[in-house]
Amino acid sequence: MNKLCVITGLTATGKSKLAVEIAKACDAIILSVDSVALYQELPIASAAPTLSEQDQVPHYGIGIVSVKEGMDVARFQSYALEVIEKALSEGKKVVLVGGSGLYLNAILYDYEFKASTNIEHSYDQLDNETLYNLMCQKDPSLKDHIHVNNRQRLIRALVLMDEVNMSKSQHLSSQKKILRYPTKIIACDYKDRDLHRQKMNERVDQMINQGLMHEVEEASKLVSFSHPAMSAIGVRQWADVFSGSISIEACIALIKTKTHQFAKRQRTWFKHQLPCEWLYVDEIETIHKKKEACIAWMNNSQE
RNA sequence: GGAGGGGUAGCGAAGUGGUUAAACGCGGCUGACUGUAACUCAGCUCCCUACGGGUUCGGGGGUUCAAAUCCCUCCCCCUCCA
Repeated sequence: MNKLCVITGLTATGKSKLAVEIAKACDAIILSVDSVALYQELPIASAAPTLSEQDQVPHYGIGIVSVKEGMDVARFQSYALEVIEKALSEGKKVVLVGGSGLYLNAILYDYEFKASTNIEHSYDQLDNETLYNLMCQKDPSLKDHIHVNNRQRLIRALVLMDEVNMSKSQHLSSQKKILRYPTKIIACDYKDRDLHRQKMNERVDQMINQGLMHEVEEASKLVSFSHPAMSAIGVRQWADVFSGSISIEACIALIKTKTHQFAKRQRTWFKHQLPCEWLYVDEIETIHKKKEACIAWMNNSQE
């Protein structure tokens, strides 16, 4: 039975803990799908599972690369699929945990990333207007899809089309967008948003106490703050502290705000991008019910 | 007690007689998202029975066809001198 169970949802909703409980109950391994926890140097910033949690169940996807190396969806996708295939072939079950939306989609669905040709391009030289027109010219259907101001996506779309030598819509149409495995997806959120906000704030304070500043300082010795891996929340914000332009207090407040905003983006993603069953973790009774239902589903070899 | 400066939407901050329901930034809300994704980007944000209407710029009063903008008065805050 190639069934997968996914525990996803907003940040600071207790995903890891829930995943460990479920995994233990059905002899599964855990695959973390977290675009920051995968960095060796950022366990605090990413609120990676504790060692004791990792002792209870075999974990994958955590601390698998250095910030120096960097990571991207395509690479993580192939890593993840390998882990899943191996586990399933050994008769293990797999519980995926994490809140990185795009990474999850790439694993769950048949997203296909062509080998990057790393071709040279001079798009960096062009202004947004020009990039946008160029993109529309190559693929008119992208007109309302990528906004002129979204320079990052504009360039990526253009580079992609150069690489695969076809329009982006042609490239996407080859994918069926169906789940690779039978999957139960649970998304965690709080019904009471104020309470959730409070939880997020508490967790940031906790990270500070655990030595977040030192962790980031060490990481920044390896790569600059402009490096992709350093754009994580709780990391990038320290750049201004180290350069002396903002206080530590201001930085902490900023990290909290960024965390709230991230949670909002996650909610939007899971609401529209994945077929999730929502679990409101402040409704205690339902947590148990959902957990049991999930375990039962995983352990049922029928279906 | 004396001399100045100031009170503008959730916050910061423009505006100093009409084109102002009030720039801009932040926050908040909603949304997009296929190789940076904890990224990047978009829309909305005084109230309502909302292609129209109602109330705003510390309080009250006044001048004016017309005021956040001018005058009077009261309240509060800050700086300096006593």
